[in-house]
Amino acid sequence: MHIFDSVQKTKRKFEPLVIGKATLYVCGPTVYDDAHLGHAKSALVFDLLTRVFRANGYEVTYARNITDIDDKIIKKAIEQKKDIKSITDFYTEAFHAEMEQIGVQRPDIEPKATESLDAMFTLIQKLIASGHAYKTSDGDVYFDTQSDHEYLSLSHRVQDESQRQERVESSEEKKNPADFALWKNVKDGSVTFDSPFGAGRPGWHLECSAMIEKHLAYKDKPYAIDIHGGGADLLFPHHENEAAQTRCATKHELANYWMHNGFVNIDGEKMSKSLGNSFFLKDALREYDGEVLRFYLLSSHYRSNFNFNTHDLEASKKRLDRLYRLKKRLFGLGANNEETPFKKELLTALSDDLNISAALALIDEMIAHANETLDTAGKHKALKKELIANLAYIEEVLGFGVKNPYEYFQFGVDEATKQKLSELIEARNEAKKAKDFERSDALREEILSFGVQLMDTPHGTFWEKV
RNA sequence: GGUGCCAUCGCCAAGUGGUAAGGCCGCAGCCUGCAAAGCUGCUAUCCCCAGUUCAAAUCUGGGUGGCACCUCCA
Repeated sequence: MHIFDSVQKTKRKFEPLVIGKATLYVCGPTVYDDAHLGHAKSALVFDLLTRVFRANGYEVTYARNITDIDDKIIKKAIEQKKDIKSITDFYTEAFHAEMEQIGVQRPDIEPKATESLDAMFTLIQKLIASGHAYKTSDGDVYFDTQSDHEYLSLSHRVQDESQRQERVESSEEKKNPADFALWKNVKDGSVTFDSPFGAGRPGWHLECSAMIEKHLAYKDKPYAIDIHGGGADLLFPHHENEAAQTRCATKHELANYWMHNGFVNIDGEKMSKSLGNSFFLKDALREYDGEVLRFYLLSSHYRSNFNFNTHDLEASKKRLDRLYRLKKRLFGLGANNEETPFKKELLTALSDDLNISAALALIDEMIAHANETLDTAGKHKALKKELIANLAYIEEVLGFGVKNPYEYFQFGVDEATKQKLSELIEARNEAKKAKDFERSDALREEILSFGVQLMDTPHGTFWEKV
């Protein structure tokens, strides 16, 4: 396995802290709103990563947090006159359901901020005790960035006070503008958590460091975990601050490797909460099969920026269709997991920093070769066994082709329409049998008006949603 | 202003020193009653300029053009 480390800015061979194991932590969603395509992309990328690690024989422990303490959640709760938990439960459930639709497997551990306060307190206390954090007269606790000589080593930034913008709510008592809150005292009585530092709320960066220590960290290694991942925007300040907290509170660095996925833009426009043009996953799922979205969002390299648009999505769907048509040809032929040259090549491609383009090219070539042989060869029992093994492997490692191929091609068609289609097809077949081609072509036109394409095969007439 | 990334066929997109993968679209053919699907064939010298090298899309320098982060954000 080779992965690109976004801190060292180079592709590195993966050397696990413990032989045969890989620990991965990814920053998950703040559950105050529906998941957008960026959340989907990030979840997809790290889902693929864990699958590839497992295919390489690693025992993976994958943790992705749920941020359920946050000012935006509280704001929404107040606006909607609901309690915090009903908001966070609702969006957590929605997130899980949507992730499942795009084939993202659940992480092994999914810690919540509300269930990790003890670990956060421990971390803050360690930081205060070691002189890396200080309290203000308001009761806030800040991390003292100047006390960490390695601060900014992650993002390679240079501190430039004259250009640095102040955050609106920063305290007058901060020693340094870059210092960030570990604990914020809350006096308005809205939503607070009791702590040894008074009632208030934890700073955002804190939870990841705390959760990693609590759930994942090796105690006796130079790094807490193997890999830390997240969206490209998190490198600074979020990950920089996490790294600083862990470095100063414990005797190890946070992660050996850092991976950041690129952004999703919509039709060339940056998607952002402040611009209000978020593209929600749930909206895309109404129009497209979840697996098509999975395929499309994964179809270019994870570090590139991704320009989401329906034109490319349609092209991507056609590519996935080819895989499903091969599945149709082999439908119902049982299982087989023998080793094949294709499987080896596919894993090699993906093990090189998730080279999805090379992997997809291999799949396309495999499909073309399979179709060609199935078209021409008389006996192909051994070939079919091999192809079934290949397809099963694509399902396992990439999560493509997991559905019933007939159902896949019927996405979005209701039962009444299906019934109507089957009647029309029967009528057309009778016309064909009577060599009344004028009528059969007219019926095909009528069928086409349902957005459905017919395919006559030796095994009967099938239809696909266009 | 600071830091960093990118620029490959009409579109999407691999390839980071050895002579341009793959998909979509298009054209031609095979197959088909006709189609669809499938298969076969055809389609780029890699933004510009200079340099290094036997050899560069790949390295260096300089341009030009995009973009990201520095502020909640995946």
